[in-house]
Amino acid sequence: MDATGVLLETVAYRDLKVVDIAREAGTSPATFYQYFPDVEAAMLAMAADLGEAWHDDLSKLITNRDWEGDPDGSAHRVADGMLEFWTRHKPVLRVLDMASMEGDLRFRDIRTNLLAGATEALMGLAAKRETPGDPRASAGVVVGMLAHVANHQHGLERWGVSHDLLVETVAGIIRRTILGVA
Amino acid sequence: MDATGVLLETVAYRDLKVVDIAREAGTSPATFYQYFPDVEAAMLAMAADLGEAWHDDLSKLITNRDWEGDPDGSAHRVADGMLEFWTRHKPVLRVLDMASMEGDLRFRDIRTNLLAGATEALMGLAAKRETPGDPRASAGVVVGMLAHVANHQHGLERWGVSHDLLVETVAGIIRRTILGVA
DNA sequence: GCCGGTTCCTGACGGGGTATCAGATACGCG
DNA sequence: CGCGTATCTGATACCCCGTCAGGAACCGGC
Repeated sequence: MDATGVLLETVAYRDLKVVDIAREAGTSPATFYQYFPDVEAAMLAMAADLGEAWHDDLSKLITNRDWEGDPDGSAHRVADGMLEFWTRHKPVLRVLDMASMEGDLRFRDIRTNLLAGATEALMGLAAKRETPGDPRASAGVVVGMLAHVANHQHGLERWGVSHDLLVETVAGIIRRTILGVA
Repeated sequence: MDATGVLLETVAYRDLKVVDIAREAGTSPATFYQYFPDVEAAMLAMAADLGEAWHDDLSKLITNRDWEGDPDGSAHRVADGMLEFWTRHKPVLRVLDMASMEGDLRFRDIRTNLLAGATEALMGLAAKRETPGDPRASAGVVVGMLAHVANHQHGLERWGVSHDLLVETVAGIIRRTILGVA
């Protein structure tokens, strides 16, 4: 799994072969097949591990904030923290997103569960604030936006939007959509 | 290319083989290689075609609106139209997104160009309205959000957010982020 | 120290996809 | 009809997949 993660930093998921993973790990392909039936299964295991480990921390990123006293700073922290989390685990999260897009239910369930903590925390926040619009839909779309921005961060920067500006813009959307503050 | 599009409806990009495309098209693999060096090249051609054809229509989706007289309805139309466009061309756009995420510059340039019409139209709108925040960043993030929501539409519906509610939520974010209207 | 059991690893191999090329087939035109 | 051109394909070498039988390392009991 470590070797898979390393390779995914530089190789497209489509081109990730069992032979390469085995070589990277210093073993033979046959050894790989003792642990996983195929590359997809290894990815599934990595994604599940990540989901397990980060479900809580991700929701704490939202609940451990002073939303009443400092809504602006809180939204900022959430945006920044989310982007940072995504950047740190980019390879796995990218595959998780791709497989979800393609309709794979196993990956989608893991993705839903991984984001559930954060999404529900935002949902509760929106409900308490009596923000106009459906809390569930708002929270879901905002979390999706965060994920998308994180995934395409490099592209947006290349297009002329700096990291800081991105965080600020996303924070503004969180503020207006979830908190109902201009 | 038609055969490739058909297969992508049901097969994951990772599992798309030249043999299958050839079979679907009623020819031999050797014939495929007379037109494209590999599957990726075929996808690139399909994406380029789509970009060429839809750049204008996508920006017209935004500019052909009465933003002054009916901002709410306009935002609604844009959200709905974008989702509809994405759904119609889902297979190609999904691959375009995935390759962009993985940092492939050729795909990213096509994606940027495809979305440029819509993004610039939104940018102009935000600038004219003197909405708080950077117009470029706001437009980029909003278009990204639209793309993401379209890609994960099925997942969000499965999670309990109906299509109509989704359109409404997205329209609200467009309104508040680009137009500066509560 | 030896031994049997258990766990882990790997060389070898059939099956199938990739990518190439020489040769076959179809087509347009004088 | 005959010739040049464009298009297609069977055959082929190569590589990756996935499996199995057999080998190496470890470990507790005697």
